[in-house]
Amino acid sequence: MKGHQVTIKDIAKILHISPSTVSRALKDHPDINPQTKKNVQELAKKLNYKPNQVALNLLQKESKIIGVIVPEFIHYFFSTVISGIEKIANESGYHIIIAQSNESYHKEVENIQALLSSNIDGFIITMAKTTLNFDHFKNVEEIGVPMVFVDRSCEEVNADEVLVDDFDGAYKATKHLIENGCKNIIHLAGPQNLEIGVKRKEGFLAALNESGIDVKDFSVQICDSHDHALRLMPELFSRHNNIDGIFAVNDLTAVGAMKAVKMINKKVPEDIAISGFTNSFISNITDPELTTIDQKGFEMGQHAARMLLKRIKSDENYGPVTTILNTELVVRKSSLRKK
Amino acid sequence: MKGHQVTIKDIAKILHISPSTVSRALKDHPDINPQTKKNVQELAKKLNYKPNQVALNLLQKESKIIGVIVPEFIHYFFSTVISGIEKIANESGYHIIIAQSNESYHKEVENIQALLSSNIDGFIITMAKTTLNFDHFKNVEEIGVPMVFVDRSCEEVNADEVLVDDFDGAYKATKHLIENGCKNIIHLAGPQNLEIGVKRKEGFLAALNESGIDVKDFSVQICDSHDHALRLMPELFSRHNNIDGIFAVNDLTAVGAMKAVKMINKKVPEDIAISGFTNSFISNITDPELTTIDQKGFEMGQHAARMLLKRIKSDENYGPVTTILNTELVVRKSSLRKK
DNA sequence: ACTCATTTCGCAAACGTTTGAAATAATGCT
DNA sequence: AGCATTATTTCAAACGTTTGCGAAATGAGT
Repeated sequence: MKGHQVTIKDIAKILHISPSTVSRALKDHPDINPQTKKNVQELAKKLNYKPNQVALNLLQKESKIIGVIVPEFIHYFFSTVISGIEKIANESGYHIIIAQSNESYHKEVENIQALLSSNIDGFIITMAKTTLNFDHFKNVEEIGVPMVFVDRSCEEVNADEVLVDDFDGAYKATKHLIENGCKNIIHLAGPQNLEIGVKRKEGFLAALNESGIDVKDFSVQICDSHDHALRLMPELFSRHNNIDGIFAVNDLTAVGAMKAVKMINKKVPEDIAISGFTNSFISNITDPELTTIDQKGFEMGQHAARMLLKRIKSDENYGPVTTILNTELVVRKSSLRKK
Repeated sequence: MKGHQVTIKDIAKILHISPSTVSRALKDHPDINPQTKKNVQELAKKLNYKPNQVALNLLQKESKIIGVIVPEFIHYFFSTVISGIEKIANESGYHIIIAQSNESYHKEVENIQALLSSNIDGFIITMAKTTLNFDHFKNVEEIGVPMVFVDRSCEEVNADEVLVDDFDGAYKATKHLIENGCKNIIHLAGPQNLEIGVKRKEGFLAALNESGIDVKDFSVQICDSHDHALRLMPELFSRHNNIDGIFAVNDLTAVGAMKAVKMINKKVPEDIAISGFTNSFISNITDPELTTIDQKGFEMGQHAARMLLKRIKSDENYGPVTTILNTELVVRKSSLRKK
């Protein structure tokens, strides 16, 4: 049922000239008679001619489309990353095609294959958690399509990366809790097979050590979801009633912990101060509002897009670049005690 | 710097046969000698041949890509819509290319133009709030590219639509508050130039009328953001201290109202019961958790994708279809009183 | 041996665009 | 008038794939 976008051939036929003349006239080629140029350009405007990107793509091997593969864009963090990518991409006339892996290795492979055959100009990828084999990325590398990894590093592949300084973020959050008088802080940590889980834990421990606070056997709890925190914390509080600070690996877990604190009738931040990590949307919603570490999703996206575009436009083959962005401590009420 | 995806020509050259034979061999055409078929298919697999979608697109005017234009995909609701679209699209071998309008008419027009020249197979669109001229949509209609509008209706254009029953949703939420003993409910309403603003207000009023509760001059307040609620409510409470229920046009506004209630030391839901609208992510986060109306974003996306695919595949030109999905009342603690 | 049918394959055009090279037309110069 | 320039336009190939049609080769039937 599709109609018909106006083509160069249409214009050529109407003006009784050849397609090549029309093509050149449209791009102001000096070889073309000014009068012909005028005719062509006017008619093109009148008919609302738009060059067919697909034909251009086939000819020039350039689609002006970049493929973005993320685990799940429902997560606020990934939405912000994608927003950042889209902004920069659009500024350079690129569009983005988005696919989710749902953290599944197989879906990730499928997506890569499908987008490759659509002549994508490049990829921006956050790997799925379950990805342990990297052949699909190596394949992309061989074909020569540029790639940038975001948030999760892939050391097996020679590609650009944009990461965030997890260690330092965790360090800053913990330090902040200490400065607000916390002496007995626990860390709700992410899974230790993921880099972010490890790095954030290490930042936490480093801050404790630096302040001479000794680490107890229960100082680090593996717990990285809202519900898990709701289950874990009451029991933890009953065993250790002098906990006065919580640093959670992400905002959602912090929210769960906050609810648990209220359940035992203690006050945030007076009795127990809390910090999350991400600075997601919900940190403004909680009561009290949540202190957290801004993970700079939007900036990460922007950076990734810039790196990719640079790579796409360059024909020199410089080595892979890794950018590490700084996090920022965002202080809100959940950690602020009058001193 | 791009390398080279394997093409039909490559295979043809290696086997010393013509591209057309390769093409036919790959699709099991009866004209081809079984032995040749076998050779071709084996080599194709070995070289990891994938048909070039761009060439197919140019030839068949089918890109297997659908364009999605939403105001801002950072919003949870739109993320869920997009997720629903992606799921159905992928199942049929389609991919989605996403653009945001940021609620700007001009960006919307730009996006439509750009995606049109990429030979998109169809559009799924949520209009920007600022869109008052519909020529860009009419242009799409003329060219014959199918379109489905989601959440916000566009009456000026003959296109399929997926909407949600805002009136009924608002009615159900209000009714629920009444059943929980609220006698003096106010509605924080959306802007009255938007259909959802009007419909939800009307649903609210209908429920009051049906229960014989009289509507006061302050029963409806135009207020549709978290911050606005935080500013408005304290003042409203000081003038009317017997308010015992709040129905907000969206979850975020409900959260603002909830905070305000706490500020005047009243309890949710005992003193004031609250319902939002959307069932966004945050409704599980608030304390107490927020009763709300599920707006079925994921289902809307799925429906929209199915309608679009049907339209794309059909060559019969049936009239525009409007699907109205039912909302669902999700009861949580913010409205539940022991009876 | 000749015709006819069958099997198997290649040619060429098409999708819309760009671009080097060739062709044509128009002008200037002697 | 003849030739060389210059200005303007067209041709043809290319990108990767599909597909109608024709061609070549084989085999069977007479």
